[in-house]
Amino acid sequence: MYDHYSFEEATAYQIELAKQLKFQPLDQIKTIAGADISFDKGSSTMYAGIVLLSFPEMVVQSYALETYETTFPYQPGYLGFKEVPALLKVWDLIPVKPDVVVLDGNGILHPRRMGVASHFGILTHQPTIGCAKSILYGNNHLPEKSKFSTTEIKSNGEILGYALRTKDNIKPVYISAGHLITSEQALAAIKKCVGNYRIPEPTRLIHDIVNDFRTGKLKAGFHQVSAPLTLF
DNA sequence: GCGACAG
DNA sequence: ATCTTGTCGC
Repeated sequence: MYDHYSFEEATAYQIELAKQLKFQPLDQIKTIAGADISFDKGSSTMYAGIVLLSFPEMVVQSYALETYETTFPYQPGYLGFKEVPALLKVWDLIPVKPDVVVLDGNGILHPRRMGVASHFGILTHQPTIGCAKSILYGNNHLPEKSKFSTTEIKSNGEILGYALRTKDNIKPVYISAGHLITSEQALAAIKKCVGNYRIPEPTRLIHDIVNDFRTGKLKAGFHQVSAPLTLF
């Protein structure tokens, strides 16, 4: 879908999409989702997935898996062009959409406020949050070493996101609003998603799931989870 | 101009 | 992102 875009066109497209961003309070979260992609190095086949969890219990309720072909290369600042098309295909498989989706990457913590989470949010008209494992943009001021310490990540004085320490003495994750949620709510919601790992549950779980999908242990389609998931 | 640079 | 063993630390 974006395979023929040049980076120049992609940049112009991001600037247009960014004009549609909205940051309004999300009144109540009952279900939250994690979205991610997996693929073999050098392959054009993307293994995409979205997992739905109850909030704040963090119990897996269902997940959807689908493959997608793309030749768009990874380029810092343009991750959405590589991953969003595949995620849209999986999104269509979900019968009842979650209240908010957490993506592996940034939201507005991006040079043009159009990280993968914002990109996906605009195209689906869904509340989204970006949760990245490393910094892409903004001043990287590290928080204190203790769990739940945070620092604001700014660019030209504007707060675009936060560095959040999810475990003592472990490097932080970077949280930012994607679309239809406030930065403060995005951070608060992610804090409630933190389990016993550095990566918050939504993205941690879907990362494992799409990996099992890629290696053939799971199949494409929408899957309801009745009994507690013991696969991990 | 140089370096940095989500997944 | 993915490929990979051991190893240091809580």
